[in-house]
Amino acid sequence: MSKKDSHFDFKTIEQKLWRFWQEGQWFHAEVDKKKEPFSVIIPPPNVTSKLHIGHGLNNTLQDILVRWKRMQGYNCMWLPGTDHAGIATQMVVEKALARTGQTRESLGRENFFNKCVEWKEENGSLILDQLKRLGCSCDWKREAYTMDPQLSKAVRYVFCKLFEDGLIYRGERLVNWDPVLKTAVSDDEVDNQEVKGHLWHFKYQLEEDSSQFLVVATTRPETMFGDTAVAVHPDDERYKNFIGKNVRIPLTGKSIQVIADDYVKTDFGTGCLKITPAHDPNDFLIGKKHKLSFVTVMNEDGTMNDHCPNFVRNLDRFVARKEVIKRLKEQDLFVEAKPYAHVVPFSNRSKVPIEPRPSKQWFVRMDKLAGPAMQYVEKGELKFYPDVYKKTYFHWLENIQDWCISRQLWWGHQIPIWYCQTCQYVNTGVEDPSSCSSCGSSDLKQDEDVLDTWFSSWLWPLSPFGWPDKTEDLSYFFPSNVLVTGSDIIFLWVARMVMASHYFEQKLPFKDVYFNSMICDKQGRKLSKTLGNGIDPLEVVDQYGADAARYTFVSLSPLGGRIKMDISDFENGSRFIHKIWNASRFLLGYVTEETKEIPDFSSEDLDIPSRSMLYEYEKTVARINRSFDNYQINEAVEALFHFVWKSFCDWSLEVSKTSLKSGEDNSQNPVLSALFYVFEGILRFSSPVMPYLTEEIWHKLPQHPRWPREKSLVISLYPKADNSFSYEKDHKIWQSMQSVITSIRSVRTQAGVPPKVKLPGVIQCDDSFSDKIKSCSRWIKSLAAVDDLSFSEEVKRPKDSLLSTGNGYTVFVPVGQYLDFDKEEKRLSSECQRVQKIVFSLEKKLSNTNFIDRAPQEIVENTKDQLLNMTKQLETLSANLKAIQAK
RNA sequence: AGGGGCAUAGCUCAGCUGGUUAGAGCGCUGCCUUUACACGGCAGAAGUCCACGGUUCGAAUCCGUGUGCCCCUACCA
Repeated sequence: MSKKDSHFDFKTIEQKLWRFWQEGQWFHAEVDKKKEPFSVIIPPPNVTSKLHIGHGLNNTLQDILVRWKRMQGYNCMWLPGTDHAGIATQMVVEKALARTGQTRESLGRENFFNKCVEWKEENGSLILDQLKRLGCSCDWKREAYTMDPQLSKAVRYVFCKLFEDGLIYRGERLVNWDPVLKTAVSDDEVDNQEVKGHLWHFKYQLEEDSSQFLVVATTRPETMFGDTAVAVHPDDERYKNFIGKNVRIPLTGKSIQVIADDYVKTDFGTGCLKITPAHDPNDFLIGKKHKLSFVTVMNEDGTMNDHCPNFVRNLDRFVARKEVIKRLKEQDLFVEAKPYAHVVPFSNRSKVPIEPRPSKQWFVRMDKLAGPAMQYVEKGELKFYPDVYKKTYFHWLENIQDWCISRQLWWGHQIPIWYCQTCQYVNTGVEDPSSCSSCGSSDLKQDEDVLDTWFSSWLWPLSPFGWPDKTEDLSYFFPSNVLVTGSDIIFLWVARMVMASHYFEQKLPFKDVYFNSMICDKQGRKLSKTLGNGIDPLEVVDQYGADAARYTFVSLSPLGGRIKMDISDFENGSRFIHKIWNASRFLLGYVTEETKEIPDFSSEDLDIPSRSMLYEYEKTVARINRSFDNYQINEAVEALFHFVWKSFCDWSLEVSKTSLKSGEDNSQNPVLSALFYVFEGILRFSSPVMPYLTEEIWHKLPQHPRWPREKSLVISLYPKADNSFSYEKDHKIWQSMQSVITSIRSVRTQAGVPPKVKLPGVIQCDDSFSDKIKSCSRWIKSLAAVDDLSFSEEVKRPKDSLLSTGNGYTVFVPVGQYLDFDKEEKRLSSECQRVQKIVFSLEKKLSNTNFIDRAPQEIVENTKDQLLNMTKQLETLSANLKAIQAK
């Protein structure tokens, strides 16, 4: 064994083991009715995306759950795949085209679409390949894609079905219109920027009496030609008399009504709001509500159109604004202009302000779909982890709006609607129709728009299994067991999947939903490109290894919430990997290369520390499984860490040094057998979190009769707690001994005794305690550097000694030359104070008759015991303090 | 504005159905290169559990109120 081997060489091992796993095909699952399935569908990343830290966390969590279940014997299938990501992909391809001076318009729709297909074929698997580097045990043979023929078929089927069922309709809605590109852009392509403008106040005169008027406040005076009402709050005393009357639009004199709506804030502006339904999203809603007419006053390029008076017609909207203000001033209709900063939507492509514009869009009626989706959660059939997200889910579903599913893009599933050019009939079909089903004309024109990407995503739990066909895969793997995703897409995705699965299959798409945390930087800011605070997970894997990355992700991942992290946090993972690796080197040093098998241990051969270890091991196994069951993954990992490092390495391995003989074959020693048994258990329960490290070590271990042997650790039995080691009594004894050891060490350290110097120890305690100590003396001597242990019944301080009190004992260490009376006096007096405080509070508690009467008997007894114990300690401490002060 | 959440050691957080001498990791201090590991070991220091009220024999834990942060949704003419 050399120092060189103390580093786990993850780079070569990761490559080697990944190949090994692929060759073994252990991540692939076929329908097997004899085995219980456990299926997970990946939240499909965009084809355009590169693996970011959020993906890293999300997929590590899924992989851990899948690997854990796989080792429990489930037939696990984790379905990987990607999303065609309408806008993102279209933008990437357009950008690439721009470099060669082309545009999508110059290519034409069909060629552009093919360019997108090409781009996906070349680049679309990047992110999935990156997941492999993290060690994700997806069923890679089943990779799916939302634009695959079968999945596209599902999309069409769903559209047609919902259309036939009357749940899809066409309606008017405002889109984000880019007047430069003359196209609608999606919400994602809009940047909201704050602009310093003005709030313009001007008069709308009453039709019946021009001496009376309302003053409206607006940031966009040029849209006034599209006004179809002025709104005030119904309770606003100032304007009550105006409600129902008509006012005139300035400069044109067109008459519009004054309406009442509680949307209007009385304390903002003047309390009078001009309503321009065709140019403002809120006005649009008010317009719909009050059945106002919609007047579009601009052309597609943002110039004023024929609905406007001559003096602004064909002027650009911002030039028109100046002209309007000028004329208002001239006609004495202008009141004032207050400086006002407000948020304006800008197109992130052309960088000009968006002009809302009414247009025909397709919608899904959501009210009927929402009810059942809520019921599943209400009844507890669908569980959210953490539970709080129920509130968010309900809040959205209770206030659900219809879903606009059409997008003005070229990349995506084109809407399967064909308008008959002859009779105007609206045709639909899973297959492209060749003729109008109403008049038989072949002059059909397909709707230009494509479907929202989420319209294929909401079918993701179904479509990769061949749905709507009734396939074997579908009936076996659907519904999946758990969805792991971010809480930001609870509406966009989670709720909609529930709706689709219920509507089409009357089933839930998954049983549990686990919302993973959001990763932020140390200041709590979202990681983003613009802030430059991103962490590249692949860089982390390169630097620290996949296991360290995985361990760190989940150790920091509470249920929900946020994780504040930076790259240095991965050092923790790296250190833990290193620790386990070295523990394996230690253990393997006690057997020879030829040791293929290690004999079993029997209960009566086990010493107290071994029994305590087995007991704690089993408790840990129980805790890990319980935590995984509840998706408390960081708790499972914490339990694992604590047992491995603090119990196993710091105590069990240290203790074993007194029983094992270095440089020899110890395979017949039951202590070693128990250690190997537990260590293999550690590898097994750590395998889902750190698959590479554990697999690598596992192959080196001699076989233990208590563990069945498989070809790979990834398909080996996961430990379960079955009360094989009910050594609670021994464990309690050993805990007391650990406490004695710590007390001695503490005393020695405070006296400054060098670790190599052995000193005797005198322990004052009762007989039963001294029996325990005698049975453990060899370990106490070794771990606390004690050369001789003796016992005394009385509280008498051996010469030149320091003491420490504990539960049921006092240890004296004669430190001789190292004794420093001043230091010791200080230490004892502060100890006295500490214990005194506890004694006081316990006495106070017990002198309260209410406490004695009302608190449970057990608590009272406990408190009494505590008091007794602490009083004893206090006596010892103060007696010794006095003695030292007398000197 | 509406909805949700958080406030515990210098930092990140545990503390689940009230009873612990309030914990962990990182960081910090001291000692130690003892052949698994210095990416280590041992021993330490460090907390008016945000504030104020209430319920209770007993509150970090339950209930009000206030303060301060954060997230989501919608954005105000």
